[in-house]
Amino acid sequence: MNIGDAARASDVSAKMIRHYERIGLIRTSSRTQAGYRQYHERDVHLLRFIRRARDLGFSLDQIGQLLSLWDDPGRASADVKRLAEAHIADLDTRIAALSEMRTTLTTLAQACHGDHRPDCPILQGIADAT
Amino acid sequence: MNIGDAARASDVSAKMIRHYERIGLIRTSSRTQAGYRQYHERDVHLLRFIRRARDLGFSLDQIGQLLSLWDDPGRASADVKRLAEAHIADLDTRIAALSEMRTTLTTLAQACHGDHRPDCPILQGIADAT
DNA sequence: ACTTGACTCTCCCATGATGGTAAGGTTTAT
DNA sequence: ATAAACCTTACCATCATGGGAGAGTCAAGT
Repeated sequence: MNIGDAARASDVSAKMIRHYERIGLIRTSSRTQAGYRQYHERDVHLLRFIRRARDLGFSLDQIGQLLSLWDDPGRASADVKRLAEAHIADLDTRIAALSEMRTTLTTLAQACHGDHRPDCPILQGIADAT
Repeated sequence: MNIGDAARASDVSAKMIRHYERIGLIRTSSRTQAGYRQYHERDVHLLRFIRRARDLGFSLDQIGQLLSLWDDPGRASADVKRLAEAHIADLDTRIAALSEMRTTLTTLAQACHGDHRPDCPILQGIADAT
């Protein structure tokens, strides 16, 4: 399987597959004589894992750790759970930050009449925020 | 006022002030004979505006638009409101994406006993996600 | 006057994840 | 044989920010 097929099958772009290889997230694949990377079902499986972990917001660094655990038959599920919970906490932090922005901005926007007149509590609010 | 003072007063790093100047977000400041940038109260005011808009999650590009409106005495508040509401919609999208990740991951983590045993629904769930 | 420390200047590099493009080689199908 | 579709590497861009090097400047204390 060439990289394009692996990309289509895993929903990871060829560009990213090469990138993951270069940063050491995945092993270097075998090559044809012409230098084409060759992939197999298990590689696609791995790439799909990566893709889904990305969809869950894990960083490539965290995914690296997940992959070591995935590969390790003697892993403790507690280790995986710890990673996941740390990531949930991180998501919570980010959600809270965005929500706070949203709240503040919504309050400002509600106070703005939004017509042709120039006076606008949004700009005032940004300028004068405590 | 030198850049360091302006940075402290506005809570925008000197590094960023130079950057904002270079990308055209703020005007080039006057310089001393030695080439030191000189700032005044109104510059600090502007930088604080930028800082707060950043805190609300506006991109520098959006901030550029906000600044034009800020500077324009004949602006229509509707234009500002439109920008703000577009940004709120963007925040909503991002919050929803993160929340969905959080939900999925929490479900997986709850199913993981998190002990010394290797079997772990989190890794399974990532690998087998629909 | 001279040193010292704190400041400033520009320039280059790095982040994280991804995409684009260019210039060239390969494979496959017509 | 030729064209289409693919692959390769290498470089550049994004976005906002920080780090560091190497050199110049300024103010305060000796």
